[in-house]
Amino acid sequence: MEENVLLQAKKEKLNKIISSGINPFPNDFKPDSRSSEIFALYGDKEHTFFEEEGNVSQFCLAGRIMSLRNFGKSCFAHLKDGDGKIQLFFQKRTLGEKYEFFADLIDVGDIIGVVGKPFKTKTGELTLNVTDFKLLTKSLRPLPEKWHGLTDVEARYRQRYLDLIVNSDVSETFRKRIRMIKLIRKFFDEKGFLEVETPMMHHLVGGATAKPFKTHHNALDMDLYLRIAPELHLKRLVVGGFERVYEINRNFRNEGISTKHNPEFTMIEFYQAYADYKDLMKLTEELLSMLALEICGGYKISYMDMEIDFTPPFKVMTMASALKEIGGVEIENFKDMESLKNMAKSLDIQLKGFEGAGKIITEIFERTVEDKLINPTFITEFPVEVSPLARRNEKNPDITDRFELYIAGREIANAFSELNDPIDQKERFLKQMEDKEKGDEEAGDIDYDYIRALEYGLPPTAGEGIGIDRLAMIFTNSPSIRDVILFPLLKPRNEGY
RNA sequence: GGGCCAUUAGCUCAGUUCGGUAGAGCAGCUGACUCUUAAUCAGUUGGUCCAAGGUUCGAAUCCUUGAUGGCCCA
Repeated sequence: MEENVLLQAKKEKLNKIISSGINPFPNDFKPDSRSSEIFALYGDKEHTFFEEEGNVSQFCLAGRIMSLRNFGKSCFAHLKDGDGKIQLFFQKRTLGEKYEFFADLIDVGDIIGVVGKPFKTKTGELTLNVTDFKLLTKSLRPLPEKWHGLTDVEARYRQRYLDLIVNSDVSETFRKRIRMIKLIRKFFDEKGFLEVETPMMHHLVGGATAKPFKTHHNALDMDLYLRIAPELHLKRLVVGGFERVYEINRNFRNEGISTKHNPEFTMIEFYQAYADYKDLMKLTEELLSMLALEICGGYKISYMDMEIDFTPPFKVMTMASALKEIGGVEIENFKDMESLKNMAKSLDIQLKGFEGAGKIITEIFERTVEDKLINPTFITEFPVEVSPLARRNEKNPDITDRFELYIAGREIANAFSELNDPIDQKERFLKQMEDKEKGDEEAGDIDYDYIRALEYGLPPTAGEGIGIDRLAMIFTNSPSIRDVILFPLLKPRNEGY
């Protein structure tokens, strides 16, 4: 980028600072407090409190100057530090010669350390009366406009650091996301789950239906895939005796980008031995209602123009009843391929030819029901064909003991009682291979080692995956997944940044 | 993949209808000012109008292609 006047002006100041013998980038200032602590101690105190000798102590803060209001011989500023903002008051009377240095060479955007005692201004704002200060980092670029901030979404995503500096709601959103993940960890830790890490690079595609990213290991001269799900490794751990495990980490899917899809996204997957999918419904209700309470302050929350109620228990519907009652789709015989294909056609669903009844039914469900499920709703009885790793229902072998949880018209979680019959599992893998040969790019590979693990014996187990980003969107009222991912994927600009 | 929209100063935006010297606010710079908080007042600097090509005496503006982003659909 070309040097502009604004950068030049700041560099001139930088040079003046250096030539006066001051290091513009020192690292020997240690703040002893944060603005939020000063507010906690003095926020509710009256003016008179500050006038009494000995009532207030001296504090040492560091942060970025966000605004300056200069009156010649005194100056107000706002300092933004780790979790808040506080006004600073600089006076020539107090600072003497150093005041000139401040007025001449310190700008909005600079990072400084300050020492001073709090007081309240005429307007009642808690303010630090600065008795000494030190420049800690000279900023060379101007911050975005103080009133409108940075609103250009592209710039906000590309320069998230700037977005975080100037848009306090953005910072708040990510703090909520971080807290949410912490609460999820605590929830599972307290239930005796072990947090584990499994490979991100797989030599087989499995654990979900999605197109993978391909990469290559040079020394082994071997193609690898970024994982689309950790499922098969986590269940291997259950075979190994880790009866309760979870992993919170990234999955990678080589598909389109939208307000609901980022190529890399964060999931929690967890597995519990001696539990079935119904146990996981209870656990999911407990988890999500707790999160609503902790993050949003209540079970009923607003998301965009929707009201969502997380009060347990959540609604439960079978896929067939949801199709009938919500989608208004009457399917008489779920095995009648002809009428299913006609139904799909009338809904403008494009079939590629390899789909069986189960896939078509699921497509019809996604088209007619999904976006109408606003309050948390468990949909059960998914077809076997779209559930290659789920346990068959004992009464109806065409469906599985599985649910997906929908909130705000989106799939948030997917869970099932695990298929632990190695013979059935092998047959399902073989069916996947057939689909792959017929052109299903999302079909997985046969994982013979996983079948071998099942042959040693996977205890009866239930497992679930929950999309962390989508959950964060709902709990932070964010319209796009990019608003809850710090650095969403963007194409690079020609300039390289 | 398709449709619509956007891209102008560091930032937020006018200007495009109907082609005729590139505009404002904030930020910056110079000066004034010791309780302001979008501080105020006076003056002032700053432009690859996303890129390339075309039409034209003349293009930020019209046309074509491309880039990036947004929204919607698939």
